[in-house]
Amino acid sequence: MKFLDIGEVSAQSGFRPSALRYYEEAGLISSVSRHGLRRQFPPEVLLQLKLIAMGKLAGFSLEEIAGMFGRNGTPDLPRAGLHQKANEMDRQIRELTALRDTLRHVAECPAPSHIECPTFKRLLEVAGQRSAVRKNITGKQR
Amino acid sequence: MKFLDIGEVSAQSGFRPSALRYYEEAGLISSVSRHGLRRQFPPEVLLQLKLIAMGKLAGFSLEEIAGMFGRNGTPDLPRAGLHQKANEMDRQIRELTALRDTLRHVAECPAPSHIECPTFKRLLEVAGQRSAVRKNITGKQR
DNA sequence: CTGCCACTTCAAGCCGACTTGAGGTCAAGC
DNA sequence: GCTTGACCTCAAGTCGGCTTGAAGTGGCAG
Repeated sequence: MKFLDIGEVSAQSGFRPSALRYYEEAGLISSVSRHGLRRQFPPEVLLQLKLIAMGKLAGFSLEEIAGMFGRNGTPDLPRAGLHQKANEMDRQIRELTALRDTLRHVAECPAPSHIECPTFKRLLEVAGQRSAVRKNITGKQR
Repeated sequence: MKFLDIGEVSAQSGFRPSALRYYEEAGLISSVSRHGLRRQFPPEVLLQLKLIAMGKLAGFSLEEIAGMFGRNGTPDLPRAGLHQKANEMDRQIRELTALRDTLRHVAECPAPSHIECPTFKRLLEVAGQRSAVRKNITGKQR
């Protein structure tokens, strides 16, 4: 079996060795053995790292990512938990879309005051939903 | 004119006073005057804060958010810059969608090995695009 | 006039996510 | 057998984004 040195994993994943060690420490990935001192990573780690990269891009903390895909790379969470995460992401996608549309809008709209503009108001609605949700999230903000 | 004390802004926006001071310091919002020592915020600040909240949720740094919507609340960037941001967000939305679908998939898929599964492969494609992009972002990671 | 209490400033602290640096190990090639 | 270079550990540092705490101020209700 060909295992990977940290350097190869780094080269193929784009994460720095220091980050990979940090992730291992944090339990997001794991090396299977040592060759001398050197960690030996199984090839699957590359897949895991792709998932981690996506999770990060999606704005999840390492802890949350670890919660989604256990150290085995595929999730060990109860289905309900995964569905809940997915639902949260739906909300986030809607928000992101609204913000994107808002950016496009203000880039184009020649209206003197955006506050009058229907597109801007649509944004406000979405933001409004958000502030309701925010209450739930507040504990996290603390 | 009724201006708002920081406490009212806090209550209505969900941001803590300390965060609001921090944002003012950072140039994201601004108070118009003082009543004694107390900052007086114009009501528009609530709109700005909604935009800030969305931007944060979208994973932008405060600096980036400040770049999108100048301290006046509506953007003062060149149109091209806004469009570019919007395009970046498109990419991010696609990724987020892929991750969400992946979560839903693994929650349902009874396949013994996900690596065999077409849905999982679709994810890998998106992640693949990502790693190309990652090169550009790498400077930031440094 | 006196509290009170919501505000103020400023410095320091904290958390997440890494990076950096010093000093050490060790398998492989010459 | 020796060197080399990629790895190792561990502690400390960095950066963004706030929070916390101490000490002070000042408008307004009683």
